[in-house]
Amino acid sequence: MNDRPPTQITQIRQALTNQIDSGLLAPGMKLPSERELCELFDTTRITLKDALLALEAEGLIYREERRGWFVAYPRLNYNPLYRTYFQRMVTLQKRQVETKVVATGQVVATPVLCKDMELAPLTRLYQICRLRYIDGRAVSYVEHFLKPERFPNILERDLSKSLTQTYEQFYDLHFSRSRFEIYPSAARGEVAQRLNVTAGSPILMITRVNYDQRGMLVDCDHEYWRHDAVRISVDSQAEQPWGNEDQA
Amino acid sequence: MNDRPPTQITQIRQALTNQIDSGLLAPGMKLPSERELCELFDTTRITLKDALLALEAEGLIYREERRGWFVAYPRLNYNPLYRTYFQRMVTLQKRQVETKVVATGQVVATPVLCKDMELAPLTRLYQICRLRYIDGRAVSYVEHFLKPERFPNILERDLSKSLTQTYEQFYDLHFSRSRFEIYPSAARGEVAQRLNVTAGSPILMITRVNYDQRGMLVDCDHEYWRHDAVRISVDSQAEQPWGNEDQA
DNA sequence: TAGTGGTCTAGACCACCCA
DNA sequence: GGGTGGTCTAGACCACTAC
Repeated sequence: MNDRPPTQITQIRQALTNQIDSGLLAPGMKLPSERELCELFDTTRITLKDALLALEAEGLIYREERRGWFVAYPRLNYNPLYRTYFQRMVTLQKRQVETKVVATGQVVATPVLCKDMELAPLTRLYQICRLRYIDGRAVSYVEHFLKPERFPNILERDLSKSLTQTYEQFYDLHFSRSRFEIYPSAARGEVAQRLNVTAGSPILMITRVNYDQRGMLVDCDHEYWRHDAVRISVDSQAEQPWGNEDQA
Repeated sequence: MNDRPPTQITQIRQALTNQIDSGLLAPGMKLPSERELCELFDTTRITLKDALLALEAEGLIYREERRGWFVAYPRLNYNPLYRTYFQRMVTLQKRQVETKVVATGQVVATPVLCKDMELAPLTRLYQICRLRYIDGRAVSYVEHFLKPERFPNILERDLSKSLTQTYEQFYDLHFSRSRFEIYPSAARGEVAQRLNVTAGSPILMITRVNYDQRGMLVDCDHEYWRHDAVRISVDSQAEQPWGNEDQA
């Protein structure tokens, strides 16, 4: 059933997919400009763009605002239960990682935060906004929300280093439990700018709430990931960072 | 910085977002046709469509092929570690659930399946394809791949019922462990048709591998979710279906 | 059969990036 | 300053849905 002749969009998608799969177009390489591709496939920019958008949705290509289209990198495997040592996790996959602090300060918790963190209305929180780069590309924008009483003077520390490590070293804090939620959404405003994507681009949203060794809720993260940069990977039987399994 | 006047796309998006947030446009309601909206916002279909696509990416609206645009329903909360009793999980959230068997048969494992399921090349597997409906809407297309030796004659059973229950009842099988991966992708071919979405629409892909009470790998699922229909929700300390926590 | 979205044409101007 | 993608115009035909 439904054996229509392939649309132009499909044909263009196929052609580019083949080039990428064959390795002729390697990760990070820039595609020809939209206008050149139009000529190549003898079509208009609108049609061509529909094809590029479909490939973007699949995660095969990505764009940088007004710079062009590029072949996507392999996804990073990410287990959100291991907030611990994010940087080590990346390094183990032989990828380069960098963290930049974008902003820090105090905010009044939003209603959503109050609910997620079980706070009284109008509670103040520390906020730390960071940008994560993998292989030189901004792949996730992260907002951390911390209970201030648990982290005195933390905003004066070097926050470009591992937060987990800072927690352990200066606040005697080890995670005992995490819960997280994941859902697809779209980039808007600041997130879009920071990740260098067009407003409305698909992103993967991860929110996480963390508890310390006494079971106290200590902080919450909002992570905005480029949708093509990550693969969530969880094993119910994997060794947990807080060691409820034997060490190998 | 960057205080451009809002684009038409942004304005249309805002206007529709407000209508939806205020509840004037309720879940399931059909939007006016694209041509009507064009007149309403005094613009062309291309521009209007860009705005609708952005809202679709956010998960606020969805479309059905050539039927129109609709206001999205709340997301289903889904914990992939609880493959157990999917139907009960949905019912607990006061949503209607239905499962339809689309196809069954035997297939030769693809290379990807061989790797995920640790199979020798060219191994045969049972395949069960099902479609899941929530509140009457097709929200996920699921392919189950079963090791045949573990499930004799299962294809002759009623597969529209809970697979978990069938496993327990007829094959003395209880899950002891699951691992899963999640990543955003795009719908193509059969998946797009089954879920009634345009080829290239964003979807959320979940693959899961399951082990029985003896730790043996028994089956694997490929789940294709409408990206706006689901929110993944995992708690490292939650009670597991196989009971490594006290029962409440 | 009327109306819908899906696809497609052939242009245009603009903001921004880079050399 | 030349090239890029982002936005936008004003149409058209077609396949499919709902009636």
